Amino acid sequence: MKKELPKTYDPSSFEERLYTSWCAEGYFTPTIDKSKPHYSIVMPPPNITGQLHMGHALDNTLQDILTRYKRMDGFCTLWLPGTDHASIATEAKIVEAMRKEGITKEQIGREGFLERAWDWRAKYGGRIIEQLKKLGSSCDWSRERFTLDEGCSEAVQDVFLRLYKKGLIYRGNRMVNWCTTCMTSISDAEVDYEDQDGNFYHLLYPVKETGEMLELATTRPETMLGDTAVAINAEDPRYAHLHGCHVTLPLINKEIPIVCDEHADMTKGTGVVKITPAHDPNDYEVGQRHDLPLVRVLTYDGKMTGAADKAAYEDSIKRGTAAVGEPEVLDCGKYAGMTALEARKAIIADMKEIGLLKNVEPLSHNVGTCYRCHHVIEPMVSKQWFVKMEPLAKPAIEAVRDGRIKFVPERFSKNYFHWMENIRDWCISRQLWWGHRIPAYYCDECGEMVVSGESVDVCPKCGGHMTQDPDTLDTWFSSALWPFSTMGWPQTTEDLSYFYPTNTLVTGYDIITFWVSRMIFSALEYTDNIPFDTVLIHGLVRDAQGRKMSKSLGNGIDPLEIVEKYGADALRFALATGNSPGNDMRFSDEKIEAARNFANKLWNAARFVMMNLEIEKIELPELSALAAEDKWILARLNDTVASVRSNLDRYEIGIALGALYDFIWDVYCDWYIELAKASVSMKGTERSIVAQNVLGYVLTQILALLHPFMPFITEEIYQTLPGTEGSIMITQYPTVREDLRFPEEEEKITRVISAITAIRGRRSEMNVPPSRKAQIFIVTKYPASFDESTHAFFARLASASGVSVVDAYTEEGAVQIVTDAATIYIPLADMVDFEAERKRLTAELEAMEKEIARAEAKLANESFTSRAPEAVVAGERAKLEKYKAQREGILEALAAVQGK
RNA sequence: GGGAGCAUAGCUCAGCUGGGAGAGCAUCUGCCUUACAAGCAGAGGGUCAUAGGUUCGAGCCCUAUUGUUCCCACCA
Repeated sequence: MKKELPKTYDPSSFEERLYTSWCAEGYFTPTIDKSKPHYSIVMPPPNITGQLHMGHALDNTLQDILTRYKRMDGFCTLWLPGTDHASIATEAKIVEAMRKEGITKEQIGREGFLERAWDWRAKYGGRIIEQLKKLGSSCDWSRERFTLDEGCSEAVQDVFLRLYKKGLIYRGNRMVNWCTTCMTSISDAEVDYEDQDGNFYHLLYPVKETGEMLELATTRPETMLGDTAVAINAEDPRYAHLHGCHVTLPLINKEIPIVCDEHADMTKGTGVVKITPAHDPNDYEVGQRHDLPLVRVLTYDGKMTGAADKAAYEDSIKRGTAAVGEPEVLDCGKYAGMTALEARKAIIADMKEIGLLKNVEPLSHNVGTCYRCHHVIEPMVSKQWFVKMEPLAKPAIEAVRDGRIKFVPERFSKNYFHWMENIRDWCISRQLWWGHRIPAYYCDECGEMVVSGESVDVCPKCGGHMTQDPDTLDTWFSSALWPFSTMGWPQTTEDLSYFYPTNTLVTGYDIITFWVSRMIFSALEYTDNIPFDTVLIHGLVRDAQGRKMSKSLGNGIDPLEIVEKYGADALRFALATGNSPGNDMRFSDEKIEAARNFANKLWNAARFVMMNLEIEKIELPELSALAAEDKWILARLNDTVASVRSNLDRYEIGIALGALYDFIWDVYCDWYIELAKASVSMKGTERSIVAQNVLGYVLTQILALLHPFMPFITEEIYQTLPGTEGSIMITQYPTVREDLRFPEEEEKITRVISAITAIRGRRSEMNVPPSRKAQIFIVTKYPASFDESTHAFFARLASASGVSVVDAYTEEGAVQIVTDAATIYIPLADMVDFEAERKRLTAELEAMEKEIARAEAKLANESFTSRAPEAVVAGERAKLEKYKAQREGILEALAAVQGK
C-alpha cells in the first residue's frame, strides 16, 4: 500500500532517506556495458581543507544535472568524485594549527608532520564529501579518489620519470616567485597582483670614471646591495658618454659596470635602472644577456643575508654541491638579519645621511602576492624543478583549435589560447612536505643526481651517501592528471578503456589556467588522447549585492543552511535557474524563496492529482478516447520535452529549466489541471478515468523531466504515485512522441483559452466579482471550437452561468468581448456604461486599424515579400487575417452600442 | 598596454541562426474559486546605454563613444 503525500511540502522529511536508498541500491555505480555509449564526468576535486561553499554547490549541481540526465537517457554514466590534498593550502592550515599549540614543523620533523597531515586528512577529508551528498550528488562513491592515494601517486611518479627522460623536466637555478611566509616557490599562475601604496626612492650612484652622480629610482632599495650593474639605453643621448663606465655601489663601495640594455626605458624616470639579477625577474634577464653575476641578499624567510649564509654558500661551492647558476651570497653586514622592510628603512636612512638619497615620492604600484597567504612575493633565483612547456603547449593548443575540445561558452578558448601561447616554463617544485615527493636523489659528497622510481642510497659515481630531494611537487601537478589517474592510469584498466576520455568537465573560469590547460596538455602527452571533449565554464556565485562571497567580507551564504531551511531541491533550482554558461550569478533570499515556492507548487499539484485518482496504474489512454484538452496538454508536453532536451544538449541548463518551469506552472497547473477538473469531478465515468490517466501521465513525465534538476521531490512524488515501482532515477528520460501531435485540438483549446482570458480581463476591469455569474453568448465562425464540451470550462473559469453559441446576439445591454475567433456577449445590463464601452471599443478599433495598416504596409513592400523567408511572410498574412476578423467584431460591437 | 564580458521594466536577469520585447521579485486591483495565500485572477510599467552603419526588417550583426566588471602583461 502506497503512502499518501503529507499536506505540506517538507523536504527535510524525505531528502536524506531517499539519498540513502539510492546509495543502497547502487544506482550511482555504473555497470560497464560496452553495447551502450558512455558518459563520464570527473569531479573537480575539492580541497580537503574545504567547507562546502556556493561555488561547490553550483559546480556540483550542474554536474549532477548532466549526470542524471544522461543516466536516464540510456548512457552508461559515471561521475567520479574525489578530493585534492591541496599541498600548500593544507600545509599552511596545519602549520597554523600547530602554531597555536606552539609547535613548529622543524620540531616534529618531516615524519611527524606527515603523520599530522594524514590525521588532518582523515578528519577533514570526508567532511566536504558528506556535504556534497546533502546536495543530492549522484557520484559513484565506490570510485572515490584522493590525489595522494596510491594510484594517483603512481601516476605522478610515472609522469615525472617520463618527462625527465624526455628532457621535458629539468632542474636549475632560475628566477622564481618566492613566498617568504609559506617558505616555498610558487608558479607564475599562483601570484596575485594587488595595488599597494609604496614609495619611489630616487637614489644617486656616483660614476667612477667621471665623478658625476647617476640618478635612478627604485621601489625596493633594500635590494641595492645585490646590484651587479646599472643599465642605460644604448640610444639614450644623455648617457652616451658613460658607455663602458662604472658606478660605485654606495654603502658597500663596490664597483659595478654600466651596461647598455633595451630594458632601460628612456621615457621613464631618468632612464637609468639598477640591476639586481638575483631579486628581480627583469633584471635577471638583463643579467643573463650581459653575463652579470648573481648576488643574493635575501634569505628564504625574507631577511637580509649574513655571514652564516655566506659561509654556507662558500661551503657548497667548495664541495661541488652547488648547481650551475647558483647565486653568490652577500654578507650584508649591519643589515644582516633585518627583514626586507627593516632593511629598506635602514638603507634609506643611511643613503640620506651620505647625501645619496635625492628624494622620495609616494607611489601606488602593483605588488605580487601569494595567492594562498597574500603576503608579498620576493622574486628569487633559486634551484627548482621546471617543466619545459613549449613542446607540451603546442598539441594542447591544437586540440582546442581543431575542435576536439570545446569550451562552452566558446569565448573562454581565447583566454586559454592567450595563456598557452605565451606560456613560460612551469616551476613544479615546492619547498613543502605535504605532497608528492620529487623522485630525485643527490650525493652528499659529489653532488651527483639520480632520478629514479626506486629509492637510491649509494652514489653510482663516488659511492657516497645519497639523499632524496626534500621538495614536493606543485599540487596542480597531480591535479593535471586527475581525469586519467583516477581511472587507474598508467595501468590499463577497464574504466580507463571504457570511460576515458571523459565527456564534460564542469568548472569555473577562475581555474582555466591553473587546471584546465594543464589537464589538456597532460592528457595529450601521456594518454595520447584528450581528457574531455567539452569544458563547461560557469561563473561565480555572488551575494545579493553582486559582491564576491568571501570570508573577510563575511557575506558568504552557507549552502548547508539553505538546504536545511529550504531543501536541496530548492537550492539546486535557485542555482540552476537562469544560469547561463560563463556568467556570474547573484544569490538572494528572493531567489531561494521562489525556488521553494515552485517545489511547493509541484507538490500540491501532485497531491491534487493523487487525491482524484481512482485508478491502480497510470497509463496513457487510447488516443481515440482523448478529449481536446487532453490532446492539447500532450502536445504542449511534447514541445516542452523537445525544448528541455535540446537546451540540455547544448548546456543551456538555465533555459531548459525555465522551459520546464513555465510548462509546469503556467500550462499544466494553471490551465490543464483547471480544465481537467470538470472531467475528473464526474467520478467513475469513462471521461473521468481518461482525464485521470492524462493528469497522471503528464505528471509522471514532468517528474522525469525535472528529476535531474530536483531529484528529491520528484522521487518522493514518483514513489507515491499508484503503479510505480523502483526509482525515477532509472526510468527513461522523456522523448518527443511524434504520435502526440494534434494541431486541430491545439487550435481549439488555444481559442477557448484566449476567450476565457478575455472574459476574465473584461470582468476584472469592470469590477464584476467572480461570485456574480452570468450567461454568455458566443458568436463565432468556429462553432466547433466552442462546442458543448467546452462550456464547462467557461462555467468554471470565466464565471459563466451558462453558455450559448448563437448566430447573432441582438439583445441590448450586453458587454461585448472581441477575440480573433469569436465575439462574446455577456448581459450585465446594470453594469454597462455605454459611454465607456464606446470609448473602449473605439480605442480598440483604433489600435487594430494601426496594426492592420502596419501589416498591410509590410505586405505591400515588394522587397519584403520577395526577400523575407516564406514562413515569415505567411505569418504576417495570417496575422493580418486575424486582425481583420477582430476589426469586424469590434465594428459590430460598436454598432450595437452606438446611440445608446 | 593587450583581451574579454556586461549595459533590456523600480530590482535581479532571460531573450537561441536578425522576423512586432519576456520571466521572477516589487507595485496596484479583485479573490479563502473544495491542490497550493509559499496561492488564484487581472493591471500598470521598457527611446533594449549613446551615435552612426549594414539590411526589406536590428535588443540581436558591424564601427565608434560612454559607463561598468573581469582576465593577462607591465610598472626599474
